[in-house]
Amino acid sequence: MGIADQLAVNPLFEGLPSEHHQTLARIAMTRSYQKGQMIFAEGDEGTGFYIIQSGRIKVFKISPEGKEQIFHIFGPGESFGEVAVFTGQGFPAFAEADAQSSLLFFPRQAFVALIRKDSSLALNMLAVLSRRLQKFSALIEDLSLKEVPARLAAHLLYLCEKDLDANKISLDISKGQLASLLGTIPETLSRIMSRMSRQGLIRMKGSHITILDRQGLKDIATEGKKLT
Amino acid sequence: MGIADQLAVNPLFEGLPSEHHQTLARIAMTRSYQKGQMIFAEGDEGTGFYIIQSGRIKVFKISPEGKEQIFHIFGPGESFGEVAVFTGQGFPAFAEADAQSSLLFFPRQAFVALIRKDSSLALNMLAVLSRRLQKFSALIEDLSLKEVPARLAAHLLYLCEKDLDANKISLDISKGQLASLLGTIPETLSRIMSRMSRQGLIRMKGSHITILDRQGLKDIATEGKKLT
DNA sequence: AATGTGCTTTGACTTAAGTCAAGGACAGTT
DNA sequence: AACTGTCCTTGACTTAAGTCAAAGCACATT
Repeated sequence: MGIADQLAVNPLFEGLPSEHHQTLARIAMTRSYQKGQMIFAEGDEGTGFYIIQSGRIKVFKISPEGKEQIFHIFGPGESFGEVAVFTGQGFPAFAEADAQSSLLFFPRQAFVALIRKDSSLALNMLAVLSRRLQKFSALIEDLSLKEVPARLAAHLLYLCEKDLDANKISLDISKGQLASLLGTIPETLSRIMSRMSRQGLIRMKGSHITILDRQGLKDIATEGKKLT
Repeated sequence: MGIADQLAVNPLFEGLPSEHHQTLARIAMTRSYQKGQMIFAEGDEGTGFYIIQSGRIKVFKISPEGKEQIFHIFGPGESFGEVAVFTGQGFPAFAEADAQSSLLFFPRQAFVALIRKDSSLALNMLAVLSRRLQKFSALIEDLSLKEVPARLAAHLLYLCEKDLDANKISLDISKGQLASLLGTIPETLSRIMSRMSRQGLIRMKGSHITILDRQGLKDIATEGKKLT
């Protein structure tokens, strides 16, 4: 499948006339990254943004003490780094390949020129950024208003909806990374997961989790219900 | 000054041809709110967005236990509620007038139609949302990676840069609200402020704060330096 | 099968920050 | 000046979650 065809099914570009997909394919550059390789650092000049063809990208920040907060883990079809394109300032976070990844890079100037010409593209981009803003709102809400068990419960329910695989979840990231995504540390996550197991809310087998009591998790996620 | 002239100096609309300012002025509706009056609730359908003419608007979320996290306090010239316009979903948070306020309301359909026609408007909107995303990133970073003294120190330095009034800050919001903005509670904020006073970092007199040791605050805000 | 390396779990302890409850301070009103 | 309500501060206590350290597992490699 050519690049233009990939772009045609991307939320950012869907609904655009296909000659625009051609144009976009022409300005895009393919870049490959090894697992662990850095794509950009916080503060780097935002010369363009990326779409993931394959692999997985982690966007995060680091505290002076070295603790990391993962903002998002992006997979194929998703884009990142757009913010810097429109603010004209540097990237606001770090991005690193979490697995061998292949990315499409869209240089800033060329992309802005295209957006100027095609307002549908602009509206798609507005939708993507707005949705991200919503996600961030949810994360802020969770971090400041909820405790770790609630965040974990919400995340598990989210995963299981996404995979819609009945009640079985298989984590595709390490538990350490999940901890960072939830704004906590591995030890705390581990303890809370075993509490949940003990209470019969979930069953855990390595990276395989089964949800046993969906309502119980919901109560912890949304009501102020406590985990004993 | 007419509405069109106000719009011309707004970051969202600057650089647009003045006939567009006229059009925008025509689709905008003026709405007034009393202090404490709700503008929209989380989940309400996003039928449009707002620009503040005068007054102050608080955007926030509430936990099941009633604790509130303020996301942002917006003042004259700033806009809010845009996200729902582009996601098509409901508003992701609550908005309430923090003082008697006069707002301009832009209905969704009319505004999207306009954006479709004028790509400069789209780019301005992208810039506004991108900057908000950056702010949110910073807030997430603070909430998960820093403790309250660091957040407070950073906020004080930010206020004093904004007002650029040497080292004097006068809080225009209550300390309770500041606490919520920093993701904590009034008691904790109060204790930390008095610790900062005792250490000679700031002087406090009601809602008047003087920064005595800028470097000391910076160390607490960015380095992992502790407040004894 | 044995070794090693990198997760994950568990335990004992510390600490930041929240809760609850009681006073103070202050501004506006009568 | 006394009153009232609101906001702010302080103290004693509780608790969630982080730190440090030691096993335990699991998987890949030799």
